[in-house]
Amino acid sequence: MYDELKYWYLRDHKLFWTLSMSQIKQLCIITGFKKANKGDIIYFSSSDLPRIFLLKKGNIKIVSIDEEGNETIKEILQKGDLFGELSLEADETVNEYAKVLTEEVSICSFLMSDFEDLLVRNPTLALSYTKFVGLKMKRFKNNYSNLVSKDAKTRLLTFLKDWAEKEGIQEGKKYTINNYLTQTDIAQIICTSRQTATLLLNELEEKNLIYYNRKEIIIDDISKL
Amino acid sequence: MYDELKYWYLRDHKLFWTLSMSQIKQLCIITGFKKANKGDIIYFSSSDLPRIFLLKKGNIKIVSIDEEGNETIKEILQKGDLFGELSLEADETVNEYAKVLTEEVSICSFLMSDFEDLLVRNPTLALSYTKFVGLKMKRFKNNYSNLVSKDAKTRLLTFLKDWAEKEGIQEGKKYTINNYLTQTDIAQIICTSRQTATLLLNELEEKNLIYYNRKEIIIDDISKL
DNA sequence: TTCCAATTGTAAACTAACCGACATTTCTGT
DNA sequence: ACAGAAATGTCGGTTAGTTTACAATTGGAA
Repeated sequence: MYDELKYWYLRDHKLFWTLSMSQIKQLCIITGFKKANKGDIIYFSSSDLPRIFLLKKGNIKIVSIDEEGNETIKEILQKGDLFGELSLEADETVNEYAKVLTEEVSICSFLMSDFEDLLVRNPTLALSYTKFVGLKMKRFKNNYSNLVSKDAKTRLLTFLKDWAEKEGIQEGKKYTINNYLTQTDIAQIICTSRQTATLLLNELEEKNLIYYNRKEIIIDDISKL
Repeated sequence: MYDELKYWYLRDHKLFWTLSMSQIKQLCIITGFKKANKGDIIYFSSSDLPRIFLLKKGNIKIVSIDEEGNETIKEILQKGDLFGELSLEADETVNEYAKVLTEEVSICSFLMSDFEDLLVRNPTLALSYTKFVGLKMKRFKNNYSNLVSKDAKTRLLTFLKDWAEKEGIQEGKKYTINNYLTQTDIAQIICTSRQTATLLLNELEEKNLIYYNRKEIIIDDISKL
């Protein structure tokens, strides 16, 4: 791949705006790049050398498995999101991987150690990155609170609203979401069983609050959710 | 307070080991310091100027309240822990406060903006701090997974083991924990009702796995938990 | 020492959500 | 076009945990 292309892949991420071209090139020299298709699995916690990944196109889910084989969806990522060992500490104990949800995704990556060098040389970037990690933590805290104090129905509504606002195409109060998730995925995200998720989605559809199919979800009036 | 004392308050925290004396003094100039007693509440999300706090002595719990008045215990902190707007972004939406659990606590604090300046000038510190925030995030992720896939009993056992290893006095396989939590606190930490927590604790006591009272918790053999 | 408030103990009714089981629909690859 | 797989729909039985309600105990302040 041409260096110029690599450069732009990082350059258009907010986090890297403060960097000069030469600094980005420094990171780019060792940048990896790959394309993957729906269903592909990308392991990163146990990869040879720890890396930071940047999702350039498409959507993936981050899944973790514990000792007993329980799968939890940790995050759904969109274009522009970073993933991998974001805490900058290689950790063998976490068993996480990414699974591709959309037809075509492109991902670039760089070595954690190189990224660390860059951070040490660019305090402003380091600060931005810290804020970025902090924001991610806040989202987790928020999820946690929801899980503790809200029932499955509320969690589904919250999820749908967030999803619509993040990725949906808006026309007034109407939102159209490109639905790349199965009901099993949605169930795992809101931490309930597949059956309960199906039930709740159908309930919302009966009340004409949403229109659901495998390709898209339409929310007629988001304020009524 | 004498500058020298202020200096040592920060100096003995791991995070600040890389700093020179003059750098710490720079932060110390604007350092606040306070003592508080059991039951006191320390607000920080809505404080005039955003601050980072350092718990020097004692234990506190970080509690958040949502719109409906649901209380969630986010964290229990011990000596040496940082709290406040750790993500370095003032956020009006979160409604968190700290409540003092032990008899006497001492807390020092510094302005977020000053800390930010220090981070920009000390890339190595910035990197350490990022890793620190990352570690905190990992703990939250882990809590979240436990809540999703483990039942109340398992969560209680996990909590007790963690607590013992973190703060208990060890004698072989036996651990003695100074118990500054009520059963209501423990219930909120493991996300269950007070009644369920009581039931489970008594069950553990009946099986002679733990000895529980208001002052201390003794675990005879941690490997049997 | 006494009283009050906080904490702990206990039990029964209730419920949200899980789980297993199976039918139906839709998609995908050959 | 067809077969098999994946996803969705639906239904009770089961259960972990909540909720309500009240009693008993403990600790601290006056």
